Parts: sequence; C-alpha cells; structure tokens
Amino acid sequence: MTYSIGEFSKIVGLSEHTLRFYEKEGLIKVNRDDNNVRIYTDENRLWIESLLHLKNTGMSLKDMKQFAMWGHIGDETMEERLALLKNHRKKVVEEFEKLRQSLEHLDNKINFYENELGDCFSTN
Amino acid sequence: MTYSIGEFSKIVGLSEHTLRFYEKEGLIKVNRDDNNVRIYTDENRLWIESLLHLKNTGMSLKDMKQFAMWGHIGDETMEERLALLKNHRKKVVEEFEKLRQSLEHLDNKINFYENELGDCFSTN
DNA sequence: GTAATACTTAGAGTTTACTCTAAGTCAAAA
DNA sequence: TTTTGACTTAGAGTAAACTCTAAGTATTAC
Repeated sequence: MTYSIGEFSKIVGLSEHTLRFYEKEGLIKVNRDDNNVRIYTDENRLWIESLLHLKNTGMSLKDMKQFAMWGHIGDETMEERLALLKNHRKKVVEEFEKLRQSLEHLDNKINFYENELGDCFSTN
Repeated sequence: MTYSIGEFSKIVGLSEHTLRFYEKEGLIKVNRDDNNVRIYTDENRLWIESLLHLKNTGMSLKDMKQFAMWGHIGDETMEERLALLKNHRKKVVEEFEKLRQSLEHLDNKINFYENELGDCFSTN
C-alpha cells in the first residue's frame, strides 16, 4: 500500500505541514512519483510510529534527527544508535518514576479533598 | 523557619526570577517584612512543592494559576479544586500509560539492536 | 474544464514557560 | 563605606516545535 500526503496525514495523525517539516528536517525519507509527488509507504508509517514513540518519551527533535540520520546511513551506525537509545532510556526511566510519584501525590491530594468535603457527596 | 528569596531559591530549585514570576502570576502568595522584602515560610515551601508535582504531571501554568486562585479564596472553592484535580488526573493516567507503552517500545528497540550487534559486546 | 490536491521557497507567526536586562532605589552586613 | 542582596516596572529575548501564509505552478478526478 502507498499513500498520498493527505491520506498519510490522517493515518499517522500529523498535519501535512508537519510531515513536510519532518522531511525537511531529515526525520523521514519519502519517495516521489514522476510528478515529484510524495508516495508514503507502510515502511514510512512504521518509521513515523517509531519516531512518535521516541517523541512520546520526550526525545527532542534534535536527537530524533540524529537517530534518523544514522538510520539513513546504514548498518555501520548501529552502535551509535544503540548508545543513543540506551542513554535516552535512562532519562525516560527517571521521568517515568517522577511521573509515578507525582501521580501518587495527586491521588493523595484528591483523597484529602474528598475527605474534607465529607461523605455527603458520592465519589467516583 | 523563614527564608529570603535567595535561600528559598536554592531550597526549591527555582530561580529568583521564576519565583518572582510565579508570584506575579498569582501562583504563590508571599509575606513581606517592613522593608517590603519577601519572607518565605515552610508553608510556602510545601505549597511550591505541591505545585511542582502538578507541573510534573504536565499541568499548565494556566491551570495551576486557577488552582492557586481558588486556594487563596478559601474553603468554599474546594469542590472546584477537587473537580480540577480529578479532571487533570484522567489526563495524567492516560499520559502515564502512553509513556509506559513508549518505554516498552524503546526497550524492544534496544533489544533488537543488541541482538543485531550480536553477543560480541557485553551488554549492560 | 474546473475543483481538488499536490508541489515549491521563504519566511513570518504562535505558544508556553520562562529568563534576562535595564535602570534605579534601599537597607543591612563586613 | 562599600559590597551584597533585596526591591521595582516594563519590556525584550529565548527555545522548541510546530503552524501557517503567500504566491505561483502542475496534475488528476469528476
């Protein structure tokens, strides 16, 4: 399957602007047809979804760019990419733990408020 | 215990600029001495730490401001504050789950790279 | 044959949350 | 007495990651 930028935009949930921006920034490589029109493939979809996972974990565009560059070069950059991922993982684990703690704090706060307000309201 | 802005800045890990900015935005109320100098208390510290937890969970300044305003008004705004917290909690739980999934994805990626690179390198 | 969709470059605008500068005043500590 | 640390207003600057506009061209679908 291949997709136009309009179709692809809906599939991956990124605007056409953003897709062109990501391409310009070197985050994706996209094939073109005879008329220079972008042809997105399922491979592109997997790649973008992978990037979005990295983005979800708070990776900066700068790092994603570096990762993509290395990916485009080929197998000889695997160690670099692995090092980048491992290094990033450390930060994500910390962030995850911090979020867990803050969520706990939030739950405590909510419990406190519910107790203060008494049992005159049903809680959900 | 009370603290000057300089001391307090170090304790809570926010710059003096940011502390003044937060005060101007209505996120904190700070007492002053006879010379108009800010006097931070342990109560201020607890409040800031609480705000930082909310910030950690991705709450916007706008929402923190609203929360703080209601807090300054008093007990009659408890329901509003509880509603805000509960509503925010929903988003945080979603975000947390997304982060968990993306971390899992990252781990899979790392495993993949480690397998590809073979067992010639010790992994940690 | 016209509307929809795509393409280009180049640069401007947006949002959030700070972060800093300037320019001047004031009070306490060494 | 001079350095240090505090204060004020008002506004400018920064960074990231988009997001959009303009202005013009080209191709495809109905």
